[in-house]
Amino acid sequence: MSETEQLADKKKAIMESTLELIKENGFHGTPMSLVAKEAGVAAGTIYHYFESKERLICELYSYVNRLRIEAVQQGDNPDLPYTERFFSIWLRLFNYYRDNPNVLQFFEQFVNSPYSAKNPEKGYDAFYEKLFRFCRKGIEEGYLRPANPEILGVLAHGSIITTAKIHRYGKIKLGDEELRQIAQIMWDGLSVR
Amino acid sequence: MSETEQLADKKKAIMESTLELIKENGFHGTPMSLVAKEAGVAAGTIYHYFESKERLICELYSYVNRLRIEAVQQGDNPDLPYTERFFSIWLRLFNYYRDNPNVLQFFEQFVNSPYSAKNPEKGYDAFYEKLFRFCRKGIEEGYLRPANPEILGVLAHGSIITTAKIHRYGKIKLGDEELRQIAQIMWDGLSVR
DNA sequence: TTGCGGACCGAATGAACATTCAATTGAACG
DNA sequence: CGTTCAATTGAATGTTCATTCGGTCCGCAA
Repeated sequence: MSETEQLADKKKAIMESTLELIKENGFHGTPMSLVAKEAGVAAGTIYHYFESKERLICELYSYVNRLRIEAVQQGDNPDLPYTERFFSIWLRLFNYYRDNPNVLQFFEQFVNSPYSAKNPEKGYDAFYEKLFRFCRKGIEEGYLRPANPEILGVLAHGSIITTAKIHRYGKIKLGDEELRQIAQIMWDGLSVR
Repeated sequence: MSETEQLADKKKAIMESTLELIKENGFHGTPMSLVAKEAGVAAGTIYHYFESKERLICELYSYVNRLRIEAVQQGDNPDLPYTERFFSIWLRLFNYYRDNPNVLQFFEQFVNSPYSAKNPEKGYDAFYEKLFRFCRKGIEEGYLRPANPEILGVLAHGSIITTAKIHRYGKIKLGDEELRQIAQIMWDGLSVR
């Protein structure tokens, strides 16, 4: 293990710990001292990698967003029929949120926090760009309703988030049957008749 | 103005100020001292009405939730055809979130916070009960897909929240046309073909 | 008039926390 | 070895805040 890899490891450990702790305690309730302890570093070390708590959280957002994009692209085949691709992507994203509840929780907290407003990201981030492109393609090829592709994209993604939250809440059973049903509902709504 | 009404006024003022400040600054970033100043009372007065900040926020949740229910029921006519009722309720709820962005923001922050987990509400709250009942009725009468009404309800509500967030974000134009379109998408997905 | 009690005030308290920094380590290189 | 410098440490600092509490005010009943 090289020097630089070890450094990367520490930075990564800090971010992973933050992610984990925020899931459990929220933005408040996760002091830097706790992050440090969980990551196995000293409090001061965090400030070697991140200017401030705010920067840490914003960088964490970019980091996790990259992971999310990978999760979607992983196994996506642009040559598949559009309909199949829709269901496949829908399910893959859902699975990602289900299997990474701390990511889901972090995103939801972040976008509704003041950090988000301050985040100096330009325009839409890469995730939504890809999502919108996929919807635009669907419209052009006559699969999806002729509508603003950004609206269709956000709606579809919203249904995934909602479903993941249903799962997390745990009161409603979500088997393969139900998941397929939900994806079908969205497809039936978004596609041309 | 009677004595007791004045008292109620102060309590209400505290809750309204909290709602407003949380929209702007989040749960963190809204010290009790600021709440007090905005509400025009002394810091200590808050503790006359609320045991702690946590209780204040949880009571605020119940309070706002009641307002939300009223907003939906206001103008709902159970004798209307089901389809019309669906669109009417969808739009009314959307309008409520659009016109009360602080409520939207508060809900979103609350449900993703540790406060929510600690909140000693029994089962589902009244809002979701009513929502589910409406969906169950739709299924029984053959308008909605035969599926878990709770799933349908949460999905429909999710689409409203998503749409309200689109509006708040402000990057995508949402005219009457688009709103009707979105509600139609959800109706087409949720209803039997 | 007096006394009671609840509403209200706001300065004071103490704890929690983000951030700093002087000191230590250890790897790389001459 | 000696020097350098980045990485790392963790105790100390200063601030911010939730909460407390001794006291004031005022309506009301005795």
